[in-house]
Amino acid sequence: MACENETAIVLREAGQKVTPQRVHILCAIRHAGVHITASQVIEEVRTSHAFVDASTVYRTLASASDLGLVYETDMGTGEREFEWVGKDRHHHLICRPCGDVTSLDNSYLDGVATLLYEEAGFQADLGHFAIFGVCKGCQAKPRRAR
Amino acid sequence: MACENETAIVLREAGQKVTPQRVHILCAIRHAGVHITASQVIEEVRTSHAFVDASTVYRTLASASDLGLVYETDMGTGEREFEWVGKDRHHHLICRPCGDVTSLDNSYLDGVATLLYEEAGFQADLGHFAIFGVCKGCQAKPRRAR
DNA sequence: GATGCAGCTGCGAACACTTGCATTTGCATC
DNA sequence: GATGCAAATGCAAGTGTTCGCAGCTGCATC
Repeated sequence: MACENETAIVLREAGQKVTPQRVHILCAIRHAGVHITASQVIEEVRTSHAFVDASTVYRTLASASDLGLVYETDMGTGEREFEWVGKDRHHHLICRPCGDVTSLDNSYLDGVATLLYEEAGFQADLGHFAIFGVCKGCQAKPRRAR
Repeated sequence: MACENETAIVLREAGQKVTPQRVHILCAIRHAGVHITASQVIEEVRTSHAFVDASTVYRTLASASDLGLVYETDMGTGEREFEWVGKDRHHHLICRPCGDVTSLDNSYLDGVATLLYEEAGFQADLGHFAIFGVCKGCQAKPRRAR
C-alpha cells in the first residue's frame, strides 16, 4: 500500500504521533472509497493487520475528524459512518422512506456558507452534510399522511 | 396540564394509540421549551408520572420524530437532543471550539430547499438543522492550526 | 359489557460508543 | 544509542441506545 507513507506524512503534519494503529485505521477508510462504519473499520484493520482495540479506533476516528482528515456522518442507521476527505466536497441526500443515499455537489450550500459568514460572522463548516427528505421515486408512491 | 388532551388528539390523528406513557413523554418535551436530552425526558416522566422504561421513551421519541411531532438533533454532545415542533422552524449554529449554540432563522435555508426540489426533485426536510463551525468570538481568539 | 387484534410496554440482552487508568511507545534531545 | 516525556494504546467498566419477545392494553366491533 503506497498510501501508508502518505498517511504517515499527513499524521505528522497534523502534529500527531505516527503509530501503526493510526496508519492502518486511516488506510482502511481511505481504501473503502465510500462510507464505512466504525465496526467495518475495526473488522478491516483486524483482518489485514492485527488486533486493535475498539476504543483506539474510536479515538483515532474522533481526532481524525477534528483534524479534518475524515468526515463523520450520522446517516440515521444507528451507526456513525466515516469517509476519507478527498478533493471534492459533497453532501448526501438521504431518503427516509427508502433509505437511498444520493451524492450532492457542494455548490448548493456554498451560498449559504457565504451568507452566514457575512450576516452572522459564523464560519460554517459545511464540508459534509446529511440532508434527510423524500426522493423523487418515493414522492410518486402513495404514502400515509404524516 | 391542558396540553395532555391536545397531545392525545395529535397522537390519534397520527394514527397512534393514546397511552399514558406517550402522552407524558410528549408533554415532557413540550414543557421543556428548549432542547431536552433523552435521559432528561426519562427523568422528567418518572418524576411527574411513574416508572416508564427507557426503551419505551426511545421508541416513542423515534416514532414522534418520524411523524414530525418532535425534532431530533445530534448537537455533538454525545447525547441526542429533542425539541417539540412549534410554529417557528429554525436551525442551530454550533461552535465547535466553545460549544455555544445560536438559533438561526429558517430563511437562510429556504432557498436551498427550493433549489433541491427544482433541480433534483428531492423534497428536503430542512426543518431543523445543526450547522457546525466557528463562531465570531472564537475566530478572534488565536487557536492552534488545524 | 365481552371479544379480538394490532400495536404498545417492560424486560433482558446485545450492541455502539466513551472514559479513566496503568502501561507502552514515538520521537526529540542529548 | 540512552533518556525523558507527552501522547497513544489496551483494558475494563460504564453509559447511551436498540432489539426481540412475551404479555398487556387501547380501541373498534359486536
